[in-house]
Amino acid sequence: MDDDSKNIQKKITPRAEDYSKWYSDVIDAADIADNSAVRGCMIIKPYGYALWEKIHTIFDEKFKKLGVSNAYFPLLIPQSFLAKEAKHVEGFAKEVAVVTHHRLESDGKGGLKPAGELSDPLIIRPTSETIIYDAFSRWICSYRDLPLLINQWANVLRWEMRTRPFLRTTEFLWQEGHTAHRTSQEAAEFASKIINEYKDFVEQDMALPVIAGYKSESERFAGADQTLCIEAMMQDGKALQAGTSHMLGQNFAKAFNVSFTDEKGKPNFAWQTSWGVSTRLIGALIMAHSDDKGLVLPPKMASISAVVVPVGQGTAEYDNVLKYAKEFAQRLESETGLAVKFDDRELRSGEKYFYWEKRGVPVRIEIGPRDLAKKSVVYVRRDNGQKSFVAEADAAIKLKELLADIQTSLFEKAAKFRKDNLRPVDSWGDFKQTIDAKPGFIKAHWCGGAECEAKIKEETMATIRCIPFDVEAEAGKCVFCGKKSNNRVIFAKAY
RNA sequence: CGGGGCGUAGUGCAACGGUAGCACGAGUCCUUUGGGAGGAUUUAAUCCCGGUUCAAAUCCGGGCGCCCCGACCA
Repeated sequence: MDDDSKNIQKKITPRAEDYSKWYSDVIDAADIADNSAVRGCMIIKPYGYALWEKIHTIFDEKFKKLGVSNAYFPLLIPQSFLAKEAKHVEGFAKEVAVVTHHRLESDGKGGLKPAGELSDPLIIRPTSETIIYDAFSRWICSYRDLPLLINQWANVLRWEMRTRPFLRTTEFLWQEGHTAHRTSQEAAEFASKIINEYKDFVEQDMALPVIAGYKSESERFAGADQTLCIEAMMQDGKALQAGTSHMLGQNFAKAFNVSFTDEKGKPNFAWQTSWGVSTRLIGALIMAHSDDKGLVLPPKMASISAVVVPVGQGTAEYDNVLKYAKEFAQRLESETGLAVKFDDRELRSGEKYFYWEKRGVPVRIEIGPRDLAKKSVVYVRRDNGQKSFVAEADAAIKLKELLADIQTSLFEKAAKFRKDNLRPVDSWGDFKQTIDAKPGFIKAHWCGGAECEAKIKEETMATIRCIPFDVEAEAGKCVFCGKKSNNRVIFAKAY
């Protein structure tokens, strides 16, 4: 009984059959997030927020290179704005929070009641197309004002029926980009540039392979002509949409009168795009790489690259070890330009190992009396636990090499997992059996019909995640109805 | 919004309608210290309102909250 309770509290073992429990265990263990008092909202703790800051920094740089400027628009949007684009309102109406009053007064029973009813209710942005394009309509007059490339970092709020930490919280942080262009082609090219940046980030920095492609019509953003997306496979085989870029056509331009005069003096509606990634990426990161011990951070995402743990407490030399380890950490930090943490807390060294493993720090550096004598230190990899002895003189080079290697191996491990769980299927019987029995994605032919798509979803819970950009032309028959199909698409159960 | 489950120290669990207990944590002291250490000692709890009863953590009604599973979704 003692052992059991010990295990329950200390172990954070993933259980494939109970993924969300495992997920929250990892989050708690790593001290990343917490529930808030508000339903479905989440408090992101400092260690978790550092991951968001990383994402923020990397994307700011990418966007800058594309000529995108940051700006900020109001949290509150007039309700009437939402109604202007028919499909958009249909998509978001059922999940917007509405502000109807502007003050509180006593209800005479010791409580408060809303007062000061607004004549025009405001909604809390679920996304900002409407209020941004209202501004665009005033900012854009001539073809010389185009392209207009804007991004905003913001919180948005969607009253979803069901929430999951990081993957779907009521309030979440994201960046939303909004652009206006002269031609359809230019807008389409921009939308695909963005999805490539997203893919690049998730694969290069988060070490997670994704499939980039088009959404089917039913999975498109409300109000878009085309949605491009990247889809990642989590460790339980489920799909997670990690980023989207929408080709909005002239739908919003017409609704909000985003128009310009062209070179010949003729009026035209602008062609627009919108695109975003959110704190969901942190969820993807946690779910993609974590193991029985907790988080595993790819080096490029880690706010602490390495942690120096002094060992040998209680020995005569420990004071020297502390002094040496501290200097070592400082020197390593300045030589590599990486964040190297020195952990001199009064805890047993074993406890510190577990502490930093839970938090996913890529490399642990152990320094004790024996190392002091040998002028070397011990590097321990978080991803596979491998230990290596490193001479003091090589410390900086070896750390950089090790981090690069961890980054690559994490990607390769995830890529192998995805490859092993991406299955071609050619008959409806196989499809149903495979989706039930085996985790992962299915590559199957699809006729392009919304009816087949809907019925497949109804019977199996699987949806079309995307029609990959790099799909090979291949004559085949729709896995559901048997009609002609020219290529395979990706099906999966999704978060 | 439908279906299911659960509310007891900070956390995880126990207690037939009859003295609320265990483990972990936290505090203090001693011994330890190259992978979550040991001993001593201290600390702290029945979600809210009502009912049944000599007696309620336990039974009943209502409320509130949380978790899981669906529908919806980044």
